[in-house]
Formats: sequence, C-alpha cells, structure tokens
Amino acid sequence: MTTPTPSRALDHPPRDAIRLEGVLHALSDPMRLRIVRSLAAAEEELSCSLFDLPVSKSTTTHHFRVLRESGVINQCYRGTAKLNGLRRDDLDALFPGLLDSLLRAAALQADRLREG
Amino acid sequence: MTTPTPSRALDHPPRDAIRLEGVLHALSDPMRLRIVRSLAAAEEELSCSLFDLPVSKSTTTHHFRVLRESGVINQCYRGTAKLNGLRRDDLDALFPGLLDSLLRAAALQADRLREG
DNA sequence: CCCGTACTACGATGCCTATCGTACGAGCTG
DNA sequence: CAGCTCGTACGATAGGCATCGTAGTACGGG
Repeated sequence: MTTPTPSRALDHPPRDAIRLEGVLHALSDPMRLRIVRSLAAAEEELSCSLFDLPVSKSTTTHHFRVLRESGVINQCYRGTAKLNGLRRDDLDALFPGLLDSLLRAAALQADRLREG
Repeated sequence: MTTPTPSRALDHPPRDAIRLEGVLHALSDPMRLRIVRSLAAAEEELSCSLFDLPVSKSTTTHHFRVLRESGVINQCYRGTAKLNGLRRDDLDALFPGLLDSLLRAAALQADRLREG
C-alpha cells in the first residue's frame, strides 16, 4: 500500500464551509461540549472508546459525527480505533479567540456548578 | 402608581441560572444570532418592531422569548412596545470575553460570506 | 370610547434530533 | 480461521423546535 492506514475515508467540511451557527449548535449539547473539553485538555488525539459518556455507543457515535460534520473535530481511523482531534487551526483561523473563550467559559461553569 | 410602567412582568433567569449550553443553543439559530448582533451594535434597547426579520411576527416573538429564557437578553414593556437589551453584565461576569468573541466571529463570518 | 399598533397565545405542521437496541463490518491477535 | 474489540448502520421512538395563521390582549391616542 502507498497509504499508511487510511482504511475508510471520512467526510470533513473544508474550512470555508464551517459555519458559526453549526459550531454553536454542535457545542450546545452537554455530551458534545464534554467531548470537546476532553479533546482540548488532551494534547493528542483520542479514540472514541476513551470517552466514558453516560449514553449508549450508538449515541456516542452520533455525537462524534455531529462534531465532525460541523467542523469542530477531525477523525481518522487507526486500525479499529477512530482518533479524534480538535480542528484548532481551522477554528482559530475562522473565529479567532472563540474556541479558547468557549473552553474557558465551559471550565468556569463547570467549577461554578461543582462547587455551588 | 408607585411603579413607572411595569405592566406585565416577564420572567428572566437569574444570573446563576444561565447555562452556557443554553446560550450556545440560543445563538445557534441564524435569526437569533442576527437579533443579538443588532442589539450589540445598537447602544440602546431596541423594540421588537425595529427588527425586519424574514419570518412572521409569531416566529419573531418566539425567537425573542428563547433569547430571554436562555439569559441572553432582557426584555421589558414600555407601553405597547417591548424593549430588548443584551445582558452584557451577566454574560461577561459568567463567561468573560465570550460574548465579544462570538460577536467578532459572527462579524467575520458575515464579511467572509458577503464578499466570498 | 373606539381604533390602531404592538405583541401574545394557541393550535397545527413538518422537520430535526437525542436516545436506544440490535445486527453488522473492519481490523487485530492468537 | 476464530474470536474479540471498536465502531457503524438502521429502524424506532419520543420529544423539541422553527414556522405559520388566526384570534386575542394591552396600551396609547384621538
């Protein structure tokens, strides 16, 4: 093979097709916001199975797809695993500072709700 | 009367009840994002009737209610008019820098899409 | 007191979506 | 090959939501 291990291809929207409304919609779901926070905390790509979400596997797959199709994350197969990473470069280029503000807001709210 | 012109009361979530997910959901709709951008541009409160949205009046009412109930705007009656204003103080206190990042992102995207 | 303006309430409709379970495919590992 | 793990596809379901039209309420002005 000429290609390393691309296996099945996954459709990602090009940078120009990413829409703010779509990104906000993707992040307005608690599960997806949680996923994105974990991805931002980890400095490497994470496989879907590392996330222990309180929903079924089907639903988890659904949420990752929404995040990919809205342009928030990129996904690639690596063997049987599927690696997920934030599209930081694209998001920062389109919406400078937004991702960091969102992550900071999410962290502040998590602290606030945890401590009361 | 002791009160100026409160007329009918409108329920607003207190600052502590505002949730990031709710704010993002509210802003993920193109009509509502448009409303919020207009409110941010105007330095005063605007009545609903000043917005010329491509939807019916019923739908406009619906969008303003979603914005109010998510904590993004405050509304008060003034005669027959209903004045709308961003809850900047509350949002900035809860999520520092987020509102400005969102407005900037929306402006950049609007420019990008307009000029192509 | 009547009318016009501004907004609302309500019901209907059609679409979107979060969730699940089950059955399946793709790739490693023995 | 056999079996395991990871993730997908599909169908079902229930609830949410953006939209509309119509009918109605609240308020200010003549």
